[in-house]
Amino acid sequence: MANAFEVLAEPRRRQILDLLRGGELPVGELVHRVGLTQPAVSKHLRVLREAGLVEVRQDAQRRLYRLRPGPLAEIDSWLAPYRLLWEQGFDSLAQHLSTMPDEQTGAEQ
Amino acid sequence: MANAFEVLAEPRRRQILDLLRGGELPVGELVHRVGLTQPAVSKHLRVLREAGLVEVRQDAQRRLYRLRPGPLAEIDSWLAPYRLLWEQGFDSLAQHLSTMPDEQTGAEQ
DNA sequence: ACTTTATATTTCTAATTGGTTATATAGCTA
DNA sequence: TAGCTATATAACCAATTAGAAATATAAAGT
Repeated sequence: MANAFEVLAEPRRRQILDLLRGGELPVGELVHRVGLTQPAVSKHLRVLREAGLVEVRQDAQRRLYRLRPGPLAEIDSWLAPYRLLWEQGFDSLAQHLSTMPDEQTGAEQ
Repeated sequence: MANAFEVLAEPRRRQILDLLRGGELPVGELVHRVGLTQPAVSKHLRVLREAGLVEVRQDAQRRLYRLRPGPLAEIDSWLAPYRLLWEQGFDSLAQHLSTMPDEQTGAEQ
């Protein structure tokens, strides 16, 4: 339903993913670390789950959430052509230089 | 006001940036290509401008918009630690293998 | 069975947002 | 100056959303 871009627009969801980079965590622990109410965290987890960014595993009453970085590749690949630009120091001013004869390829800033 | 993540959550704004990768364009041209009304496009352009993702230049009555990829670096750097994960074929199942002795480093899928 | 623990879901609300229509602004042209 | 062109802004609306509080579910412990 939601793609990775929309999901990551929410800072708390990025925070949750960051926390899960360290390994799987139960909901309660996430609640404690992000400082939201439990329902709020569960809601974010559902969004993350539906986007395929996390996975759950049950352990008694607890649910252990685990990171699934796969869908982030979509963002990465959208970003790819832009990465070239800023890596070359390409930004605003530099852009119209590309249409010039070509003497020095030196980056401006 | 808005960071790059929030700005990119909107597909039309990503589309506008994609169009500007080909060089600067006047608003009218963007309106034509994205198929929204002019005010809608101007609104998106304002958001992009305020996020530092585009820049305007005036040419008579027209405003030429130009890409400024710089702020996308924020996203790229947030993404960096995750990129390692999926590039290694790391996803869900593979994650708990990291805590194992270490024999074969072969990717699963 | 009852209680506690852990989590999900429901309901509600306030705020935000993408879009439209209408209007303003400003440069150009006749 | 009047009118046209290009764009921005304002006013408004419907839909979405993050969060809180309340409730449901379910597994464990007693």
